[in-house]
Amino acid sequence: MLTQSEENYLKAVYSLSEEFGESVSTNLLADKIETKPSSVTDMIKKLSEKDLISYQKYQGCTLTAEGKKKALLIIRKHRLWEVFLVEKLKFGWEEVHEVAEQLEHIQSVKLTNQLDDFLDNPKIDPHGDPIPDRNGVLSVSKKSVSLSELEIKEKGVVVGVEDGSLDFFNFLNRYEIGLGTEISVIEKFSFDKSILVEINNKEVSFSSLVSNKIFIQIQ
Amino acid sequence: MLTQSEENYLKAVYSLSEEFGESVSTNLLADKIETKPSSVTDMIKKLSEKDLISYQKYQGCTLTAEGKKKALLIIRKHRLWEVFLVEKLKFGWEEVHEVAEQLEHIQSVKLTNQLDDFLDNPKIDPHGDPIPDRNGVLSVSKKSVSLSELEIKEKGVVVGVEDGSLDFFNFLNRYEIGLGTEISVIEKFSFDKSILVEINNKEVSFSSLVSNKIFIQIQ
DNA sequence: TTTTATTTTTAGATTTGCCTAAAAATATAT
DNA sequence: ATATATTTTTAGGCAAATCTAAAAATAAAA
Repeated sequence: MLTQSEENYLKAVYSLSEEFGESVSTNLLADKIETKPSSVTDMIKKLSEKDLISYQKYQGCTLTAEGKKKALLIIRKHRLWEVFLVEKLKFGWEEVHEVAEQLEHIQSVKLTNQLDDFLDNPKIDPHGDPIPDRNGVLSVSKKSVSLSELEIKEKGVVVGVEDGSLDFFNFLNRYEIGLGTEISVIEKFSFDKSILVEINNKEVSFSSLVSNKIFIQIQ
Repeated sequence: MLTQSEENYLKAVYSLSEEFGESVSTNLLADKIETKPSSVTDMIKKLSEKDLISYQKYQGCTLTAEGKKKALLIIRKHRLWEVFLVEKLKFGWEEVHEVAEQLEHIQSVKLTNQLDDFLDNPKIDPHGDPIPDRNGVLSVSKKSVSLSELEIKEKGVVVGVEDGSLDFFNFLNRYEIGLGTEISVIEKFSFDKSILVEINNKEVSFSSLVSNKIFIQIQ
């Protein structure tokens, strides 16, 4: 069993090597974890003893397959809890991170998987980040963005929506929008933040209320 | 801010002094926490420094008002999470304790109170124990038991039900059972675990399925 | 009321995760 | 290529929470 601190290191190595490529330097990790480089060296040694990280002195570190899986299962918990907080407990998406940082360390496979089911197996979290499955596998690998963040002429496919209400569901149905629907941006109006898009060969204008809730993966 | 360990000590002192009266001995605590008496002495000193426990050498310890409130707020979280696990995530009531032991340490007042609302402000947990309010106050102070645990001729009032389904709600309505309804036990049949009771001057027989879900406080 | 047993505390060690300060390795600049 | 700067590691320490073993206080028994 891993300590919270060990789990945080695995998560940090994972996200830094996603962002900057394979090998993660000691200083970069120290920054991320908000600790001193010497502490990082200590922990890296410990995790490499446990075969979760591979490491050679002065050369930075990488996750092993085992370490990567562990990291992804923690990230899975983090993101599922974020969905729970936003969808069920009415938190704002910008205030969930801190609480999810705590909840991600709860140890119970059953809890995580039941929560997943309870939330209807969401594929992305409230920030548009994909949620790994129960084996720690990311099927959708790229981060998605809300429709409102797309620029003119960009296009992509719908990978999720934020709101779970019946009203919103009906709204989406009316325009025949579902997972996989292609959307391209024709125009953006700054005066009211509305956006003109093409969907299924039709031009439609959406308010920012709507465009903030539709998640897109750019192609 | 308290560490998890400190929180566990407060909780233990609270429940032991409920069970055995005011002053809690070092050995008793050591047993409860599953640690050595010497470790308990150390921690008691620390908590008494923080004015959460009052303590004189060799004389056992008690919670201060502040310590008691802290303990009750932890117990509140524990019991709310138990309700969540049983009602929403379909855990059995006998398997929730371990997970709730972890969840009770999550620090976020907003989380706790939103969870409380999300669960419709339950008054008892799946074991029949009362849930303290957001100020750490127990309005119902006694533990309740399921109807099936009452003996012949015992009587009490309904303080809660376990199942949240509409079906069960309708069933209760049919017999005019609600919070505060008086029930007295006339007969118990061991061959099918059914129970014959008097409610509103009528005799009714319930299966064990039902009697396990109705919580009673004996008078 | 002594003696014996039990409980509780103290003293000193250990582990985990962090720290500072100095040394060693690597990278950058003149 | 040598000097300088940066990064990383080592060495030694500290606080939290635990432990064992021994001492001190309290309780029970002869």
